[in-house]
Amino acid sequence: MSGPTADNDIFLDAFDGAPIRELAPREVLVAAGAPAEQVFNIVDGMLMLSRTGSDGRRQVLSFLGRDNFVGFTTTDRYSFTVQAVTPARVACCLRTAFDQRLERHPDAERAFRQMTFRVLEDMLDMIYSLGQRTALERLAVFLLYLRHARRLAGGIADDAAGLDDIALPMTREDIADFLGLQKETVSRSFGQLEERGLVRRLDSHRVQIAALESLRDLAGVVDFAAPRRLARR
Amino acid sequence: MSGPTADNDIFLDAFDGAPIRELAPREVLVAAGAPAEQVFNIVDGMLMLSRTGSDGRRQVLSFLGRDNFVGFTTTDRYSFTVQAVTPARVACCLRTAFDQRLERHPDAERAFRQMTFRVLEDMLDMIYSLGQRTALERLAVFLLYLRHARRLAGGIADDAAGLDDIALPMTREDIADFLGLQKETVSRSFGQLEERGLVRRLDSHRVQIAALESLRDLAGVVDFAAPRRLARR
DNA sequence: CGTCACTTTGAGCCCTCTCAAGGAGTGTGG
DNA sequence: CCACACTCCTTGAGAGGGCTCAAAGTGACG
Repeated sequence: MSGPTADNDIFLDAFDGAPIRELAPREVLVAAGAPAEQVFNIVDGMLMLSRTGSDGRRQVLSFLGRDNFVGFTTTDRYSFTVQAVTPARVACCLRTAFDQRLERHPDAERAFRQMTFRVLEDMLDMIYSLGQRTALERLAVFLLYLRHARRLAGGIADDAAGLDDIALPMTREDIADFLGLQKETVSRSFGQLEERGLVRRLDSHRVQIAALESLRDLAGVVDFAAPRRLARR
Repeated sequence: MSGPTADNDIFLDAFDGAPIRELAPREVLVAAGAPAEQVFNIVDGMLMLSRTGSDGRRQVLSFLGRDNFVGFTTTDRYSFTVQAVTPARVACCLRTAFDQRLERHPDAERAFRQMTFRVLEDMLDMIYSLGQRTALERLAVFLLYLRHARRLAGGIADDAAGLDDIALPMTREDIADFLGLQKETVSRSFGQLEERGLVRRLDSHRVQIAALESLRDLAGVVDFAAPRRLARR
């Protein structure tokens, strides 16, 4: 659970020479409830972090790509499940080894804290989405989020060709559980986005953004407007 | 945005002798978009952290009590609003001073990272709530969350007398915006909880938990069950 | 005692969910 | 190479939880 950034380099060498594990789609990397002994760095592919309730309801907490970290907890057991979405490779590192590394390198410690904070801020965005946005808006945000993620991963410019072709390696149900919707609603919302001319469905796992600005309008930028009610008296 | 813990002590002295600011209910401590120059420690009272979208929709991100920290960002401007719920007092510290403190004290740095991580984990719980739970369940979780917060703040035992009397200093709309509901739905859900005998409404800002275990059942403990679909082949 | 803000309750509607059927793509075996 | 099975996606119809609009109730304060 973490985000990729420029100063990742400080940790990346913690995974130098670390054993690489290969994962097939849907394969579980860490199971909720298992002892949290390792931390991981995604070398390639896409992983998915989720939490499942006792009645089977599942919330996908994030989709993670290259150079993201997973497996950190404050407790001694994982409280979430991590599994592969696409074929993936992850570097595995003992948690104790990683912790020691942070202790020895104050720079790394600080950079790691900063990274944790950025992830926290992403989670706040997600909370806003789940609490306030409609199905259509959530899907729009999701597409922009995938576009943004690819842009970051590739270090590409905002207007680079092909950037508006979005790959959706996960299933509709994965998307639904991420957005707090049902898979049918996700399907229908894709339909609506297409009807409105915002996207084109190339096939069920690829969409093309047809009207980026309109999609951004729909997603709605969270701005820094004043609170609705100011202090009185 | 942070949580109170035993090892807060490491930071608390960062606020020793710091100027104290008094806040009236609804008064704004930090406005979204303002330069992020200070960080705060809540000495007394309850604060509320929220984010408002361009169309006025507001998401309350958390309610914060004594010994919680607020005001941290990775950016140079606050991306959220913080305002008082009850009359409150906060200690104010320059962000640069706090950062320097962390740099000089590796122990503090580490403890702070741990704290950030715990907050992150709380946010993951919230994401599960907003994405998967019904209105009634969210309200049940909310009451248990308030009970838990008071228990932590007071260092009280789980069966201490009076612990089941929950104060609700915030408005119904604040609760609604926290839970991703409308204020009317919050009211009706309180009604349903009372009908079912789970709580008693003492007055509009106080409820008593009448059946703690049933309320916990309703809230539903997130367990570490296996994911719905395991890897095949 | 009137005003004002907040809460509660009611009625009707809409967005999303549920249940169900049909379609599309993929892999397997005949 | 085709038929079949299987999974996933789409679409439809109907139901329901939560939302919107509206009005009455409650408590605080001047």
